[in-house]
Order: sequence, then C-alpha cells, then structure tokens
Amino acid sequence: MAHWLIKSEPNKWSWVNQVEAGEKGTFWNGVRNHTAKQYLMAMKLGEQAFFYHSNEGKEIVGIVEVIKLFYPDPSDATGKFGMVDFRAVKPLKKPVSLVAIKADPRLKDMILVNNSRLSVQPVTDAEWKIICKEGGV
DNA sequence: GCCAACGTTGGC
DNA sequence: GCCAACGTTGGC
Repeated sequence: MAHWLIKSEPNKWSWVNQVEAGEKGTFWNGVRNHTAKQYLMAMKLGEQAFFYHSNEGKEIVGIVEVIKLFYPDPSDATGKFGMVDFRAVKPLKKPVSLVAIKADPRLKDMILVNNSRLSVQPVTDAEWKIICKEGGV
C-alpha cells in the first residue's frame, strides 16, 4: 500500500473541517497541477495520506483515507483535472511540524522539504513510519 | 518547440 | 509582506 501527503490551507479547509465531514468524507478538488493529478490517479481505495496544514501551522495534523477513486472535478472547465474523496481516520496525538521534519536527517528527502509547492505527494513507507511514531500514532 | 514573462504557492 | 521556486502562457 502506498502512502501519501496532501496539503490544505487551514483557512480554506482545515483538519477540523475534515473531521466534521465524518465517515462519508469529502471530495478533494482544486488540484490544477499535472504532477499532483498523476498522484491522485495512482491512489487506491483504503490508502492513507497525511493531512498537512500549509501556511498556517505548517504541520502534519492527521491521517485520512481514500474512499473514492479519481473522478472528474466538476469545477474544472477544461475537464482535464479530477479529484478523489477522503475521510478523516485519526488525528496525530502530537502534530509533526515542518521544522521537525527538516531537523530529522531521515526525512530530508521528503518532497515536502524539497518541493514545497506540490500539493499532493507520495510518502515512502520509512517516512510514514517515522512520522507516525513522532506523531504518537 | 523554445524560452521569456507572468502568476501562484508557500516558507520565512 | 517579501521573494524563491515552479508551472503555465504566449510570442516568435
């Protein structure tokens, strides 16, 4: 099973919003980047992703799960882009901040560190385990 | 098809 | 609020 990381600005859509969306979850739209789209298309049902707060917080706050595979995004007039649905699984007991990730040499190759602009990105198994442990999950 | 100019994202 | 990094657009 692959793991992922998705980013959201908390003033637009925060972890709290995601939790409030409950078991039926919510669609993850607004991706207008082909690299991010490729990753969305590669996601499978039941795969988990870290939920990261960009701009404000700058930390991984929770874990979400894919509950609906890639489908067209109605808000995209070109019809090229799409989205998946996520539901909240559980919060991290202790959020893992970008500062902490940068400070850990085992996590220095994360895309989050090297390409801050990519909003959907893969996470390796090793990185997933390290961050789960750091986050008390 | 190249590349300069521009817009957006997101860390600081 | 600034600016670096990156993606996209559009002229040639």
